[in-house]
Amino acid sequence: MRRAASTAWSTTSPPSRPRPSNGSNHIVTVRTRYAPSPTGALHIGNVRSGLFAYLFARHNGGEFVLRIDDTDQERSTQESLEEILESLRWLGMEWDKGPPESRYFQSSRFDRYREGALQLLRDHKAYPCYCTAEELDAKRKQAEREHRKPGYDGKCRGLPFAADLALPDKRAGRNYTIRFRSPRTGETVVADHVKGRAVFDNAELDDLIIFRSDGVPTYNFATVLDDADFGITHVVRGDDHLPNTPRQMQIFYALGLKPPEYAHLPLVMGPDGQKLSKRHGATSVFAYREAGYFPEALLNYLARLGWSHGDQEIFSKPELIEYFDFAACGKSAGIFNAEKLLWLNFHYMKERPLPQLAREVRPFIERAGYQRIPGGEAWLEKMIATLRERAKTLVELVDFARFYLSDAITIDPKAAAKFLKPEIAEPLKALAQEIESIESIDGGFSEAAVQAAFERVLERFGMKLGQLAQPVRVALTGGTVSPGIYEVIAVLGKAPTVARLRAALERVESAA
RNA sequence: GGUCCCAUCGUCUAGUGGUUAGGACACCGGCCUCUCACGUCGGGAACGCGGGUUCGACUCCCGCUGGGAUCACCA
Repeated sequence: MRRAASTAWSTTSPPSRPRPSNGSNHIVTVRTRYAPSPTGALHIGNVRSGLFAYLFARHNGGEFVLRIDDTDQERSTQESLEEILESLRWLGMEWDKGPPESRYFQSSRFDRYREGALQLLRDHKAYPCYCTAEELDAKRKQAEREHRKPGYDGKCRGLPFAADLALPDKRAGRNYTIRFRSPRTGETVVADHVKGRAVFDNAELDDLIIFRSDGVPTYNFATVLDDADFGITHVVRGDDHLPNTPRQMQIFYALGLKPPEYAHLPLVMGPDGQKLSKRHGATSVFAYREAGYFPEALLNYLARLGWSHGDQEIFSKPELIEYFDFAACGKSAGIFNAEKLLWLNFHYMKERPLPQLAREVRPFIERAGYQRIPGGEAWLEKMIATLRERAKTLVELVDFARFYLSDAITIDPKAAAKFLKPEIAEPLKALAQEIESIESIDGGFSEAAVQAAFERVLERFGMKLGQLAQPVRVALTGGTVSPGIYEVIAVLGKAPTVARLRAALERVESAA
């Protein structure tokens, strides 16, 4: 049994001990991590794996660490890092350990990776490889042509090397890579929390590069050292990493360390059944935030994609934490369903306390180009109340609010042709008068008062509500679709209502 | 192609040997109604195929088929 001697831990920088979170010194038995690389936006397929890691940690009262995998200096950017951090904060996936603390950036841990590589070299569990990238590439292509497996052929594996071999560093003229000497025989078993048992034949594992010729460690190596040093107990990630797992486990063994437990989650696919990516359209967390989605909806949707708790569809974050369990995770990939996310968003739209919704909608109003909001906080809430059941996103809500937010409404010609006909002139005129005579407080009045005004006009002209409501709707909103007409008028207020009614009247009369 | 993973309505899923196979999104229809929505009621819609095991398989086993992931000096 390849068990790590417990003393092996002492040769590494010891994992930070769990902070006494509430004064008690309970031992953290679960510590998960999410390790995005700052090479682009935070992708929703990717963040879902992070969410599951987060939920598992929280469910077990453990810790969630955020690590930034930025060994790829060329592709990593500050903007991406900030977007990732902001996205996680927005989603409410707060981390216990991580940025801004520098040790959670791989780029700050190069000394540690060097030390690890040197250890492996010393133990002859790694060796220098002098093959060039071009040479390797050619061999790979050749192998593919001949239908052989494209892995490294082990050319440099048997070469002797100095016990105190220096690590590669192109600038210092040491142009070679360090390869891990992977065992040739036996098998590596991944006892996965969601996939179950996956067995890999070690003969399939080739010797992977752990240090590049420029002296930068590669992902598979850095991640092992990090997971070990930070005391990660459960590696929760997408199942695209499953093929890497036996390699990483072998590195743990070679280092004299015990691998963590693993949970590989199925990936999120696009509608075409392929791994979700940029070409499927909006896939970043930011894109959804900007499109007017709520973090609760995204979180709920992502959690429910590949995980379930009976027939329940709506989950608050505390519920997610309480119920989360790997056993309830599905094993097969799920297709991202934008419609269902929309439905969830709609659900949270309806549930939201009005004051909160009002606060959240303001930036969207501003972004839509409106200079000012016609009323105060109470007015805004009233307006939102009439629209929230008709909009699925904040962007949509603002879009519907057009006729509330600006007096410059444009009347749809088709609607006008159908409803603003000469015979409606008199009723419209009467209604304008009725509305004008309603007692108002600060220009506002009640729906009931509006209804009474309508009823008087209806009776006088012997009309049905529908015959009057549609023309009025066109006059006030410019179209045939809107919230209830009494509501619209109550929100709009006296002056704008009368003004629009008169404007429509003019239009009718000039057309006649 | 090698290796690994996966397989219930179009989609997300419940199901853990005996169910009229349940729910949700979407879709269709009724009701409500000043329009549109909301709401509500109802409807169509699934166990990939073939072998076993068993008194009995959606459920267990094997094979096939199909889908996916991965095979970098990316992560």
